[in-house]
Amino acid sequence: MDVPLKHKSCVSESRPVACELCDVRERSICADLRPQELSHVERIMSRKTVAKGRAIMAEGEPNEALFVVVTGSFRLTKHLEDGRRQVTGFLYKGDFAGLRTTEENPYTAEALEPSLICHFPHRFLDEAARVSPGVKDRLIARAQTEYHKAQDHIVLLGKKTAEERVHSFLLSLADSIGEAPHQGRRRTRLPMPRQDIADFLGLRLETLSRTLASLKKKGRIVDVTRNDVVLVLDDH
Amino acid sequence: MDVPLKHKSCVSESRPVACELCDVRERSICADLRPQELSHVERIMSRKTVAKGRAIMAEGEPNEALFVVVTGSFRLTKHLEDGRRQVTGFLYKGDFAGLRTTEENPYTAEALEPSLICHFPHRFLDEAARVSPGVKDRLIARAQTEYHKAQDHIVLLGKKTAEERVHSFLLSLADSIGEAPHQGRRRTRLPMPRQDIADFLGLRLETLSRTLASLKKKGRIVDVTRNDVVLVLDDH
DNA sequence: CGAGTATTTGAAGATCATCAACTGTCGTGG
DNA sequence: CCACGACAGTTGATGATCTTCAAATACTCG
Repeated sequence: MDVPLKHKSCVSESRPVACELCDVRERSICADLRPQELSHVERIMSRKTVAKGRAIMAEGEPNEALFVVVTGSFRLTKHLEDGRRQVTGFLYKGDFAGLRTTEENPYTAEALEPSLICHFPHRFLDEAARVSPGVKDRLIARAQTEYHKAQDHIVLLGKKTAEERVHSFLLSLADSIGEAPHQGRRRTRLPMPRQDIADFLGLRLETLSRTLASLKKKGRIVDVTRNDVVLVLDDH
Repeated sequence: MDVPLKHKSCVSESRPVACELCDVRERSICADLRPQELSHVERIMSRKTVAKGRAIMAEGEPNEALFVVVTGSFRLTKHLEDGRRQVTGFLYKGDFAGLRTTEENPYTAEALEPSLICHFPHRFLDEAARVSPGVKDRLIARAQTEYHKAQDHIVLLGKKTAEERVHSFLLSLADSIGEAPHQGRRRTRLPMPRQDIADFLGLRLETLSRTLASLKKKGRIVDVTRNDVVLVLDDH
């Protein structure tokens, strides 16, 4: 039902890339670069494939680069001392992580599926910013967007019921990676396992499962399988 | 329950200020400005007093300036369509809000007490950034800090129990505005009412009250009154 | 001092968590 | 090709935490 992949390891596959042709460029930090700037960026960045499960940033470790998701998806996690895990967010194509921090990454980023990223070492990024001042504004704007998404999630966790959380999550997932709406319905892939969704929504696995079943019974979900879901878009 | 938000002016009191003497400068965006840059900043910014309860930014409205808290404190709130309110954070001295956004503020910022802010119109800030490139880096760094704080709060809301939430909150409040630790204890002002704390921690007012009582009984709090609390610092 | 608001406390109930068993799915190897 | 094992997900029964509704008490300000 979906693409099986025989991926090799987390081998970096740096090869000439045409940013001009990149389909996440307008959604990313490269969006406002002019042609000659773009060619400069092409020289400093590299593309890498990331195997499912591999971490490109680990909580507590220093990070030396910013990366942009080209294809695939990632989960961001933080841990409490006793091991409890919270998924703080997901990254889909066009999203990024790894803006320069003090010393240590405050969270971990792991691939949910074989993915492709653009990799910008910070020291080169500084240089790029000198050439194209717009880059920093872009970074500020994107950092703000991430912050606002985090605030929305705070509202979800602080005020919404289990059913509202699950429904909100599915809708926003559909906005990120869903197919185009079709006859009041929308199919979306679920790149992450149930446990990750539960840990993101502050629910237990079992509660998530029951809530999905309940949403289906109520007709807000047409069907949900391990890897995808069809939502009913109520327009009111 | 609708609070009249029709207050536009917050009694601005623009007067000559000596940034040199500002006691939040090293914690704020002005930190890395050199003397001549500082004098430039002094010309573009203004200080304002803000009365208790007054909003300096309102959810859904455009914002035209960045502000830095000099004294006092603010609460940040977001609302769901049905009126449920989530407090997404608090601002204390040295914190800021109002980084340029797309069009509308995603949240509201209201003074918890009579406060003093520095006010930087965005158009002037752009100018300042041209003169002092470090300003943008500073903004990026601070935006990251806010994002990381938001992520910590997501962990709190997603994984912690009521007691852990309250205790974590009190400790971090103490770090922001508490007195110096003294004999394993630390007194902290509580500038916000119980309802704001509850709305921040994703708890009901009554649960917060009961949890505070429970923490006192367990000896982690020496005493708590309406306006302040004395914490026991356990150094396990 | 007294009205209005903030906070605390009590009792009952709902939501979500926990523990446990069961079902479905996928990949591997006989 | 089918069987098996491991893992992912679902479902059920019970219970704890937190919420809800209600009322009392404490505090603040005119």
